[in-house]
Amino acid sequence: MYDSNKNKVDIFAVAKRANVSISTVSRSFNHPELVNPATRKKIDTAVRKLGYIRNRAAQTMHGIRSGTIGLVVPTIDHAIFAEVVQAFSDSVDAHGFTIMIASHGYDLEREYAVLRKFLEHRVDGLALVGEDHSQETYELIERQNIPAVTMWNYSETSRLSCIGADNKMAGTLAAQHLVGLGHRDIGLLFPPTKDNDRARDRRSGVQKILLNAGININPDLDVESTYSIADAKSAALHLLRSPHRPSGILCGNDVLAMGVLYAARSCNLDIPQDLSVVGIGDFKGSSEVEPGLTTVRLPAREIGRLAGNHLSQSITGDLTNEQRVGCDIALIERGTCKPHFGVS
Amino acid sequence: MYDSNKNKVDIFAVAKRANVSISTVSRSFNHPELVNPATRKKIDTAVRKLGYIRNRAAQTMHGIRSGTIGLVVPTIDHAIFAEVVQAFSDSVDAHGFTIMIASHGYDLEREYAVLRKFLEHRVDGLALVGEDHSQETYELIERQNIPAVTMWNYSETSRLSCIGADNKMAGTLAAQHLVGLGHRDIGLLFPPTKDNDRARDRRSGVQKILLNAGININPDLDVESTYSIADAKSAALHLLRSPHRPSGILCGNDVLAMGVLYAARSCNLDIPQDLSVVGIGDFKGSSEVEPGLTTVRLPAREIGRLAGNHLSQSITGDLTNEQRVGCDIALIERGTCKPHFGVS
DNA sequence: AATAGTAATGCAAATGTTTTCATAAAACCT
DNA sequence: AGGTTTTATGAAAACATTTGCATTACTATT
Repeated sequence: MYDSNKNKVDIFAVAKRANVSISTVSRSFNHPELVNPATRKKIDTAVRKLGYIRNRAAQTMHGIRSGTIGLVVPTIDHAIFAEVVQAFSDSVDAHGFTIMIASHGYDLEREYAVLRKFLEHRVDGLALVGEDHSQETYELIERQNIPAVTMWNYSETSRLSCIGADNKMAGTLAAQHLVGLGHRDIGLLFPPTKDNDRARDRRSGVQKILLNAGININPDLDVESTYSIADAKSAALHLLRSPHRPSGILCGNDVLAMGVLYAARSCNLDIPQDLSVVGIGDFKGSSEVEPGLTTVRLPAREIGRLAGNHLSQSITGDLTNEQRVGCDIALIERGTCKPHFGVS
Repeated sequence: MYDSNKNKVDIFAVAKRANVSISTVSRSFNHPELVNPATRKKIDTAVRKLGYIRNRAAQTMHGIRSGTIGLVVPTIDHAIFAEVVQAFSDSVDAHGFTIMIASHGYDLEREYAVLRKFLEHRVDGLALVGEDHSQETYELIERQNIPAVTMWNYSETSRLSCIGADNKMAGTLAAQHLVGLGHRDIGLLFPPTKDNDRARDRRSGVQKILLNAGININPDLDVESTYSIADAKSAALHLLRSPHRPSGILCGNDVLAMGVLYAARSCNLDIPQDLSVVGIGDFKGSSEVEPGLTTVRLPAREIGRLAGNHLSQSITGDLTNEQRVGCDIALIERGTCKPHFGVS
């Protein structure tokens, strides 16, 4: 039915059908003002009839931008990143870019490999998460002359442009809140901090505050869990069944905190009566859970959006110098904490 | 420091530095067995020194595959899709493909536009969600000769290869369970069904069962909500405060069900004592929430993985004919339902 | 009516690869 | 030692575009 004719439909086919040269066809796409409206119409008709679709690979070979952006995240299916990815995607979409995405599962070797693949495709820009990357990765990126941003973490000394929040401060705020309420028996539920600067920074913020307050962390109450709610729940169960149950738990992020909430529920502990919980992140659902989760809000959508804009504009040349953008964070008090004046 | 020399580093640069012709360089990448090991070594060294990265755009122009796959989903940041996307990504990654991703926000016009963009990039394959697509979209896809799969929904009459679950059956199972437990005052919480065949099918499965059981749905108890937990909670609140509160609620998916759980909690209703709830999906967290959510399990990861494999193999030619794969679904009884023998 | 200027179009080179074909050098055979 | 096969390499065409330059055909200006 379609005039695909089983033959390749390239710019020649269009030119032939419209009775013009390929130059004219090309021009009518790229500089329509230079071609006669009547001719343009003929070309349009031919394009439609043939179902012609321009070949970006051929364009890219002329130094024309590929129109793609490479995005690498640790994982896609964690609440943590899905939101950033969505916002980032919406933002670069609006600038006409197409995203290439990949996840590395917290393996920095894979991250390097993925970045190389992106570069083979001649992406116009690169976005990664956090500051923990291999030396090779940094060198690879710096050697290309395309813009790159990191998302999620803000640091004054970042090696690349960064758009994110101060994760150490997030940890600080969370800990300050709990300590300020009088808690001294505090449990910690954090993810592995290897190759994860965000988690490491949060933890260090927490530790600073606890140290200052003269609280030392009981190793039994310092447990680790991956960013999975199932894992977090079982780790929390361990914590709650400990002979010396803490009065409050600080969590590396909201998913972990949800695990604690569910674990408490299954132990018939009332929150916040029997246990206070603080998360970090303020993910979707954190305000809806009952009681609402007290957490430190990190503006995921804003970070994704700003990063997307920054990168797009760096590519199109509307923005030349790199940047470090720190997004505001704040403790959101909801219902999972209460003052504690028990024995110390 | 690097010998980038400010000049473009292409295959010529490598050839020059290694004192061979570009043919040899190209060959040493594509058919290493045809070039002298010593020469290969020289080339390798040159490549490393120059930081050369092959240009896939140029390769693509020779009819060589671009090595990319286009993936369009309604949204990325819903639990519903994040899991499928992750599994799909892992699966095609293993075959060496790179993913181009975009979301259309349930706007089928945007979907079409996105697909066109993908085709300009000469993706080797296409993956979409569900069967609701514009006529234009179907025609566009069929006109190209690249494989395409749809994920999430299974249907015997799908126009493209599909890998998914029978969503109508999912609705049926959910409704059967609740009806089987004796519930007759049943509330429905579903997303808008326009341009969303999955939701429509589930709903139709539910309706069939209710009709058969002689239960007609009170319009007041039939509410709509987007796939957002906040929305779902407030819609559920409306339902629970209705003068004639239902004894059970059937939800279009687990996110919605979570909203109901939280809403019930905030109304001090005990689940399952005062209210039974059934979800669809069995997302992450559904088994951890307290009480565990009774739901119909749809194997998201399996669907993503199978779809990725199917598409990769269709591209590489290891699989020629299209397929329709239906994944098993099953009702998972957990803690949110109890028998109901109240007045009818 | 001749000239200058402008609008519209085509020709051909260029882009970074891969691959076919040709050639040179080396190894093998008698 | 001459011919034959094998191994290794290079030259050039091909891929689908864009664009600088050249050409043609108008339109406006004197």
